[in-house]
Amino acid sequence: MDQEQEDILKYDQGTFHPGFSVDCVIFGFHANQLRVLLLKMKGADVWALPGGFVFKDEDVEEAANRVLQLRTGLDNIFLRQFHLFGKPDRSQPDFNAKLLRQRQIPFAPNHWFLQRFITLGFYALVEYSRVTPRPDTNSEACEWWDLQQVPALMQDHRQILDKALEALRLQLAYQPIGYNLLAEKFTMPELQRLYETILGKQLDRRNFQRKILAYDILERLDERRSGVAHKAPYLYRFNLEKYQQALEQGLEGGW
Amino acid sequence: MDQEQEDILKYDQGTFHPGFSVDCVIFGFHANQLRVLLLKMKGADVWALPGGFVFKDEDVEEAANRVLQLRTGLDNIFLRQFHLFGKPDRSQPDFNAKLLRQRQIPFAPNHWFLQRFITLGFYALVEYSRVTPRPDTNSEACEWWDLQQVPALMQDHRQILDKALEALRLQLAYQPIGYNLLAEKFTMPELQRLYETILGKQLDRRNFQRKILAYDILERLDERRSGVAHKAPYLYRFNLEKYQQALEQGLEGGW
DNA sequence: ACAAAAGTGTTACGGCTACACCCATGC
DNA sequence: GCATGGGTGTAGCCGTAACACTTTTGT
Repeated sequence: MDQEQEDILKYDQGTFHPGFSVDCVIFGFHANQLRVLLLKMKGADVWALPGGFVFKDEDVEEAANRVLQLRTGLDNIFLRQFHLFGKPDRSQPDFNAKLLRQRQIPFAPNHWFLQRFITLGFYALVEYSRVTPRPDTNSEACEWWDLQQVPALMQDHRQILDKALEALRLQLAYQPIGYNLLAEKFTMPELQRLYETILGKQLDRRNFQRKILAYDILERLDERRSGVAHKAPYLYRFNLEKYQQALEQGLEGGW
Repeated sequence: MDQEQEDILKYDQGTFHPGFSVDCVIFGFHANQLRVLLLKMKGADVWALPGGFVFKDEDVEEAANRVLQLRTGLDNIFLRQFHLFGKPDRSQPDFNAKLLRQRQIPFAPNHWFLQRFITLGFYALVEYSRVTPRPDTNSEACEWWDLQQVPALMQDHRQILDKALEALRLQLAYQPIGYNLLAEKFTMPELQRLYETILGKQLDRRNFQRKILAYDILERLDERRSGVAHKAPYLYRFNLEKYQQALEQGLEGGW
């Protein structure tokens, strides 16, 4: 999709599935911190989750994928829907009208962009270093934000973000996470920091290692991370086959 | 909402949030079997999940609640959204047109009921004995079906049902279940059958009892179930306060 | 009396927790 | 050499699985 087509506000009524949007919480991991990719809205002093609309004949999941691809430059991303936000008052037609005026797009009072929207939230896990953040036509910046320092967000986007984090934590309890967030090779401490950041609590170094190794989804390489201070840690990588298997089967049951 | 208003197909364009529906998988438990409430479509030889549309200014969750209330007569039901089904080819405009003709409702080719629909799936847990199944205006029957004997379903409703069951199993792993499905007083074997049915596997009687009691959400009464063959089992009931607490906190973590 | 179901208890195993100890590296 | 972080090991605890025994009820 080229630049011309990307300017969503110029589309006609009838281009998109009406009253429906997708919003993506894109998680990355950098400097031992979980980060999210946010857009700075033009004119307004608020940030927003990358989102978009679904073409009339497009699969909803595919639309989310498209948004991801446009903002990060990446394809084939781990992406999962987690909640539909459907309160009638979550839309702010006045705010959207302001956007249209700012962009100097003529519009009628019944313009599709001013209707009520319900939105499906997705969360995505990406490898931070491979991402090239790219703003869309309604935003003047696209940047990573530390999860602890997220600025004021548009509409109910803060709620969406919180719910995404909750969903991510839940996933952690019964599925492996990491393949999508880390580089191909990583150390055990790096993986542990990732888990700790998502969970928001400290874990015992030795118990973590034992538990994660017991899942039998990791392969230790004969390499070590050199150049760092202190003892050089081993490098690991995921055994993709076993990783996929664990994703499907779930790690533990409870029952 | 009275009968007049319930005939959804007679509503105008603009009454509902466009291109969007909710479908409910209503689970009940009877005769040691998990059952689902299904509607027999008028004319066609297929069954369907109870569903409906969302009024222009209605909360999506509220709409699902309304559907539940209309089909079961119950209020205040355990209800949870689990997945949005958004493939473009899941709608069948021809089938819907047939429905309109059958109901002898005049319609234009661009009638709202013939557009593409995406649907949000909910699952509900209800107390079987309190339900009074009531068909809607598009269906000639509303009945419970044994999960093992579900007939052919409309469109992608079979998929929706399967996904609901999956979500229910997942919930079982980290939250208590039962308060919404059983009568106020119940025996340990009854609760066990419920768990076994949802999980689709047998559990050890004694270990089950210990584990569920360890959750500390049950109260044993001084009564026993009389009249049944063999030794009379104790009656239990949920401690609602602790039950709610367990719902919120989750039973176990994994991490 | 007997079969079937329910109440209660015991033992062994495995995973988790909370530690201690040694090794490597940069300052 | 010392502080810091990484690799490996171990004892105790607890939940779970797999079992045996007793009690109650209907036939």
